[in-house]
Amino acid sequence: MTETEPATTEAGRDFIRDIVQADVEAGRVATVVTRFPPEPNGYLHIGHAKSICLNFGVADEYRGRCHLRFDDTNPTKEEQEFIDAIQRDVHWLGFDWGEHLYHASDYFERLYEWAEYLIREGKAYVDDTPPDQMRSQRGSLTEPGQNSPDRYRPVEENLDLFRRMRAGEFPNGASVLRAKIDMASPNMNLRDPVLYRILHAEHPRTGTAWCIYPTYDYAHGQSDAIEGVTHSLCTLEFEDHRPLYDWLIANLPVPSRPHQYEFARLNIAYMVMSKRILTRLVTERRVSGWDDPRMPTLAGVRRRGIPAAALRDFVRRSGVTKSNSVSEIAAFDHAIREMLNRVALRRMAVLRPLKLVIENWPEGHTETLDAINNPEDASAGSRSVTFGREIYIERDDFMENPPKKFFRLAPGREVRLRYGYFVTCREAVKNAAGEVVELRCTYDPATRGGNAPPEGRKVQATLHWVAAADAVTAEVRLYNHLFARPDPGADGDIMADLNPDSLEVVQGCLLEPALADAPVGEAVQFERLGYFCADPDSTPGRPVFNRTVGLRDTWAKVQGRG
RNA sequence: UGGGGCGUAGCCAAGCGGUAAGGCAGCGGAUUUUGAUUCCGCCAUUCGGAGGUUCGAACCCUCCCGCCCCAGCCA
Repeated sequence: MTETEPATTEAGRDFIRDIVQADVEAGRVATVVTRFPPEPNGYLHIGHAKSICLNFGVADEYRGRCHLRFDDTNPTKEEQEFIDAIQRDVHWLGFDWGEHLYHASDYFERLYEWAEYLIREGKAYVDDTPPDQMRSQRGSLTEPGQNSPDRYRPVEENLDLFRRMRAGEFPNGASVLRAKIDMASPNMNLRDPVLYRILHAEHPRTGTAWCIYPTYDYAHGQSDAIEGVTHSLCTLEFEDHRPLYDWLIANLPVPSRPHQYEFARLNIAYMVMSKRILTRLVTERRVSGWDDPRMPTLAGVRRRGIPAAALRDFVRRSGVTKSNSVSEIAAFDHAIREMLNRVALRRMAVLRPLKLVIENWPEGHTETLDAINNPEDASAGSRSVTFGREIYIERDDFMENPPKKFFRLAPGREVRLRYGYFVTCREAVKNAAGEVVELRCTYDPATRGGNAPPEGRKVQATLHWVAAADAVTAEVRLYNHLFARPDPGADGDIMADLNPDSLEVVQGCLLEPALADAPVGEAVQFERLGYFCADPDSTPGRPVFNRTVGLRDTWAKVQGRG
């Protein structure tokens, strides 16, 4: 499918854009520069899509640029696999950083020099207080902290110690470099925050060149300044860090003055978006991988057949504010259906086949009929489908004793086989167990193509179907979004509270031949069944399809009411 | 009970002193060879609450209430 509009035309207005606009109009910034700064410790998920759309979107709209920067300051959690996956996923979402791919680790040397600068300025010191003691010295939310004895260490000694930290003379945890700010600050982040810690770990990019690593707080703002970032957009939980961000920028000889602005994260009701839990799902093999179609990861969403444009549209409609909010899954599903309805080709498929034999159809005879590819898009054209004596319809589309509001096939009732003929059910054949295994029907030759006969006879339902003559057998996987129960169990184990029915595998589905080699990941509509896409697990002659999203189902609603 | 934020319909969200946009959901109805789509209509006398200022307040002031974040050598 093609995306009809570039990402840049999909923006709305929000307070971030108002700030940027004002800065541009007042001449405070010449070129708008933003950055998307993921830590490569997992795959990107729907929540990240908001930050990506915001950062790249704002940069595009103001003809500036957006950098992709890996915030790789903690080698104990980061992996090359994630670095590669993140780039793939940002591209898939429709954004491009051009030449501007950076890593916080690119700046380790400069950050180190600036740390020495702070020491020489008397604004940072090496502290070898044990972690638990440092914690108690930090005070509490209501009590001020205590100065560490090391706070008064002379500059030369700090410099010597810091250099020896870098040289690898000390084990993990032996000491840290702290900013000398204010242990009595009501803002915990200003109580002499840690700038560097000792981590004897191999870094995906710098290998073993370093054994001390900057913390997020120390690395982030300075990386922004190095890259000339003008608007550093992050989530609400960093609001408290802004004074520290500003303190470092003000006290270091950095080349530019970036500003941090915060917005609320994107949440979807009951959707599991915690990186910790997603990581567990993968490592404990509760899902097939980071790209399992149930996962809220961009890789999972993509494999599910959800178009990037639909995700972008959902994010745009959700808005950008500072208030914590939780969107409903229905809003996401709506954006997906709206997009797919416009572009997805229609195909016929039967998930749970029920044989239908047309008794007055000549034995061995078949006909080729014309079926429209997409009623929403005439340019999609049409295709040929085969019609014959033996047809398969959806088992759910027949009821021996239909309730009041059931419009589909029943004994003695006439329905339309879409693009085929009107058929009337004459008899339901049962097996020994009393199950309906075959329907004996008759057709009306005057209804070819599914058109009403000359006298204008109406039918209550139109069914999808597949001809026995050329049906392709397939496996169809019905995925649901993975979500957590609204009422978590008392044991507090989130894993036990995930919906267990998020995947149902249906074997023996029948598809029209045009679906035999459908492109992987591109959603098509199986008429009333919803949108589906071929999975990478497909093999020649044995397609595997994932359900992307179902259609709105008013019949299910009627049934729900009894 | 220290500090930082946020409260507009079931959900998301405009609004920035002149009398409550829009989307999702829901509910009616029309069209329909997908019970889909599309279309049309309905859906906040009121903006967390109470006072105050003003001719006029969701917007300004005061107090109160509720929710979120912060005590990692995570980000």
